Amino acid sequence: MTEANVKKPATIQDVARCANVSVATVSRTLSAPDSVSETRRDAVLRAIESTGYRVNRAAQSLRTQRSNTVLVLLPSLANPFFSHVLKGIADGLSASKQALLVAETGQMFSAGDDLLTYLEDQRADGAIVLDGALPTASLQRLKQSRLASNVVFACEWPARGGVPSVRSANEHGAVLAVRHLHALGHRNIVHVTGPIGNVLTDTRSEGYRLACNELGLRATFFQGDFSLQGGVEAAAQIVKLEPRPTAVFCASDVTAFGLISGLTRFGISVPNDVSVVGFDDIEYSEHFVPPLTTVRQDRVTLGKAAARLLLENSKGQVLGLEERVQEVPVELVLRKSTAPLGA
Amino acid sequence: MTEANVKKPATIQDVARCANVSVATVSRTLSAPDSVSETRRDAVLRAIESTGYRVNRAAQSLRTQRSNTVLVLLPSLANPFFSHVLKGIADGLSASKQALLVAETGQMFSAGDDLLTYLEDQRADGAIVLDGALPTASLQRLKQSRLASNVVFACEWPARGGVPSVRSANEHGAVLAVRHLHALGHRNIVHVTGPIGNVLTDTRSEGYRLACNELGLRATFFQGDFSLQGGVEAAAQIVKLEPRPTAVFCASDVTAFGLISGLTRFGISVPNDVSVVGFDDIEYSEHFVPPLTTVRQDRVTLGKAAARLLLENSKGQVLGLEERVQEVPVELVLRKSTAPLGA
DNA sequence: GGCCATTTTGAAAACGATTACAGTCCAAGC
DNA sequence: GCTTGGACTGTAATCGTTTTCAAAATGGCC
Repeated sequence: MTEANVKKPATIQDVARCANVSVATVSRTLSAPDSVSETRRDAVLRAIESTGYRVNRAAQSLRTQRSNTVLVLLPSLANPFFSHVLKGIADGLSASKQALLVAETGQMFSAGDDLLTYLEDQRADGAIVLDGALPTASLQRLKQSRLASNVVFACEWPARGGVPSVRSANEHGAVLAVRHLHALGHRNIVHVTGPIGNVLTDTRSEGYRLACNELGLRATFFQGDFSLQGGVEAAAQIVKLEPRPTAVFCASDVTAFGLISGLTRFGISVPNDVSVVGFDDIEYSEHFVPPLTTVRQDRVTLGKAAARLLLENSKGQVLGLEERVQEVPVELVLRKSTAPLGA
Repeated sequence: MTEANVKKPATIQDVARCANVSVATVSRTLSAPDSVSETRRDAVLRAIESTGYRVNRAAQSLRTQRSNTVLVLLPSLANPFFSHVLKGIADGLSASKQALLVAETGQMFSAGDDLLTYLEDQRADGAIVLDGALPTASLQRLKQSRLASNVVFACEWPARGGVPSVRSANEHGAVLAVRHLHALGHRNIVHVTGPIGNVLTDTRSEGYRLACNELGLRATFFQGDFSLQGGVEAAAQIVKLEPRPTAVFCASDVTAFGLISGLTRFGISVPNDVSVVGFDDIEYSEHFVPPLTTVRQDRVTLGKAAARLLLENSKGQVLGLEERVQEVPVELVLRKSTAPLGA
């Protein structure tokens, strides 16, 4: 309030002096209070209070070789989908006092950094990666690094696999979607996929294919790219089909929006003429017109699970190269974009 | 690839040894290459390459007393509004090689931490706060801390002021909204506010009041809270008014959605019977039915500006207590929720 | 070749914590 | 009274950098 403000921050030395003990005692008071006699402990705590001491994290990290920080690497901070996962990660981490460092993959690479940079320079001791599309070189380096076990993928994952990851039950979600449409009486169900080579595209397509087999339906694919435009274009293709499909399963909600908007422009009504199911359940889906029936990914839970997996990995040291993959359940949310055939 | 993976990371000592120079030379090669002869520089660079050396950030921070890290404190990571600001901050920071540490205000306080904790323990050397509603005690401590100049508020700011901040031109935005409605012929324009005691509520209300004065209109307020529900309730009040207002300016887009939905339920059509203007321009507004006319805040730019202000503040040291406030322009986005009176 | 000014260099002292190790103290046991 | 053991303490080394300061190398010039 008077002088202390301009003076430099108190160090553990200052506290020791003030409490008439050694620095070791101060340190122990903080990290293992029970190993210190009550008398001194009180003195130390008082001294800490009066000096306004805060442990210097840089010094602490240097000495202990741990930063108590987790890096989250995501494709885009502006994408609400990832924000929710981030939120889950923050929740999952909060109990263990880990700080959260975030970086966008794009910026990181254009800065000449690498996934491992943050781990190698000890800024973080673990990382959660929400981007399956890392450069192969980067991935190679990761896999053969001793730090590999401190990295967990979430949502997406590298196509070649071999790394711990947490993901939604994409395949099962697709199955749920198709079964739902089938139960409504639909027999001509097509699928608008995501972009080629994407793991989410592949798993969801696979689920669609499986469900079609199971139900004795023909599987028909239209390539999309998770974008609105992709849906619009798919609509243009689909209206030309003869006979026209009565239901469409889209690999993302956004694509479903595009599709519906496209169909509407052709005078086709959803769900009266065609039923549509999406994937993700973003905020927007509930309020779309019509409200979208979709497969919900619980992004917060997914983030939490990723955080937990990371923490476990770094505790149970010798978990080894073994691939640890966790699936988070998805749920079909019924709204107004699907209806019984011919209703 | 073989052994190096299991060995502990290379230190500057290792590099020095490998290049047959002193550690000082290695350090200089990295921080001031020109001060080192070409011969040694090459040797050092080769050594760095071959050892896979990465500077240890903890040691560096300890020595230099800088962490090159900025803390962003926000009310909720899950809120897309803030994600966009965060994105802007990341952009604004990327050029200066600062890492980004994020924390939610709620979690932080429940962990017993404080805004200043991260700065005092040197985890970050600056902070951007997206939450105007910090506990007063916290704010007090901030203001009289020598670290005060390393903190910048963005979007919101403490009601008592006295701190650097970057914000949208809230007042002006409200004026734009009212003028637009007036230009369409509306003379009975009411305002659904945000929650009491919020700085955004106050500035937007003030803008509304000013514009009404300027145009010779009567100012009428309904209290909302930025939420959907608030809009719905306001609708119930407004339909009872006699004569019924022909236009409503809402302090947030979400409130506008609630209001429109409420009005519709009473058989009142937007924009045919009543024109509505929102504030924020969130993603959703463009796709609402009807697409919402609203005051757009450019969140990414706002974030960038905050980052820039913070960086400037920490450079131009003796900027002092002077309050630095920056306004980011807003823009009226015309869509379909407003129409000429009686059209 | 000798001298001086200018680069370049290296040795060593921080930075602020944690922790191995070796004491000190005191009560209990003989 | 002397040992022994256990509970606390303190000393000092260490983590990996940066940076000061002084020494060494270089080069220009006579």
